[in-house]
Amino acid sequence: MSRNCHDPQEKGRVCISKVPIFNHLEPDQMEEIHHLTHTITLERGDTLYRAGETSDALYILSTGKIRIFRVSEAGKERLLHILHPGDFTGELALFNESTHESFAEAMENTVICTLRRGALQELMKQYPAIAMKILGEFANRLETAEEQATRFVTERVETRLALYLLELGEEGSSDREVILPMSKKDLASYLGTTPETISRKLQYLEENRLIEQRSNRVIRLLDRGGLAKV
Amino acid sequence: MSRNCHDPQEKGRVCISKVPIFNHLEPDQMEEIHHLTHTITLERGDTLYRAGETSDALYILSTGKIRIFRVSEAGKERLLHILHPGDFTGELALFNESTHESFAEAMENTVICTLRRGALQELMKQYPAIAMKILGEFANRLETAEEQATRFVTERVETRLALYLLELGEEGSSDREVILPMSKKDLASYLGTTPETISRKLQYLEENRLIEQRSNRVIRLLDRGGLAKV
DNA sequence: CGAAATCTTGACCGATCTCAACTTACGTGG
DNA sequence: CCACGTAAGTTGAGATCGGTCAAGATTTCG
Repeated sequence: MSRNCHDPQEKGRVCISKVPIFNHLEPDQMEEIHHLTHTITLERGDTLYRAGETSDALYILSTGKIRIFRVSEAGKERLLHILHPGDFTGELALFNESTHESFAEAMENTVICTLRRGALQELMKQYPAIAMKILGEFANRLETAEEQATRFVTERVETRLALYLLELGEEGSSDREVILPMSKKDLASYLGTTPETISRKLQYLEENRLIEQRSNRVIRLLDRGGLAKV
Repeated sequence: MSRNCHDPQEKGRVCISKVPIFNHLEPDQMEEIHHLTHTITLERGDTLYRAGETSDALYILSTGKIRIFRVSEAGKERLLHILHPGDFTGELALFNESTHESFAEAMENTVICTLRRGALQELMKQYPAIAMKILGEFANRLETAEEQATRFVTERVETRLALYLLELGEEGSSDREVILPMSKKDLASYLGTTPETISRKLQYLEENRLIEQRSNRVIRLLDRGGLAKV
């Protein structure tokens, strides 16, 4: 556990205030919500939930990173997304009355706030804006999932990789250097390919002067226009 | 327009009562909602919305079928899903404040009820159960989208096709005969492949005594166990 | 610092896409 | 209601992207 904070409750309070779905509320309302949550801490490699389990809680990430992935009928993994502080998960099992279809695993030491179904429903009744925020978040995820699915079957790995790098580059990092937020193995899984192919395609992009691999996790985008056309 | 009903308003009323997100309401509440809607009719081939357009309405399908599809960066189409009476769409542009990313096109003559953003928000405030229903629906779609994306990159076309047929077969159709709800061209697009490959894979499944193609749109499942193992 | 995981590079193979020609199905209008 | 034309579906041959297996290099983390 972090040296900066011995009290998970404290982390929890920080957590709520950072979550987009709650950040429009007044401080005293946040405090009220905070009292409804429980705090969980996980260590690197721990599992938060696994496919097939039932659940009735929304998990809000306060510190750390969580890998959300699926396992196909054939036993292959696919990384769906990585949660960062302020993100939430568990919503599927929460709203559609069924079991988890994916796995959630801590990538590092992690603090999580949980909010039980009943409590969340009460909150949504009391503050309709919360429901709207969650709907907005769902809409974004749905949008992303459908776009990804479409890219998987319409674009080549090269293109998917280039688009991914461009999207990474959009968020800040003024110097057109992007930092991969995950291992290349995970990146391969996320982009629906293999580490070998990622390695080769990055090399290909580099040979074509579109990028420069500065280190394992750092890539400089040399030609955004060119990347967009790959 | 159908001979059975000259009045689109009438269609609209029918529509509301069939929509899962409203069907827990009392008749007089439905009447109230009905007054908030406008009715649109489309002919086969007409476009309801296209990618890039903004929108502030939820569209609820009363009669007909609507094809929802995306177009990739490279210009290839992918069919996301087909709306049937009672289904709704338009939610992405509605909840995330951005533009449509997909296209909606009537596959036959179609009647649609629209509900404007403001009206929907009022309804959700007044009847929190509506928000919960929409959340449940979103959760299901997200679930489906993520599963599809995963299958695209982890399963072969053969397997995706077999799983699709099995899922079709689950819903009723006692006689283990399934009726394809779309053309094979659309099916190919939906499953992320080409018509040629669909044709060949169906043939392959037939040669292996797993299915029997009775007509263009009708397939008999001969061996569900076998299909599941493809 | 060392073991284990990640990453890279090479060679090979196979699933599926593409292009092309032909056949079949269907909806549109006479 | 039928005929016609366009769209959908089928079949074949060829090309290729990217997955698999294997071995070696490098990084990461305890």
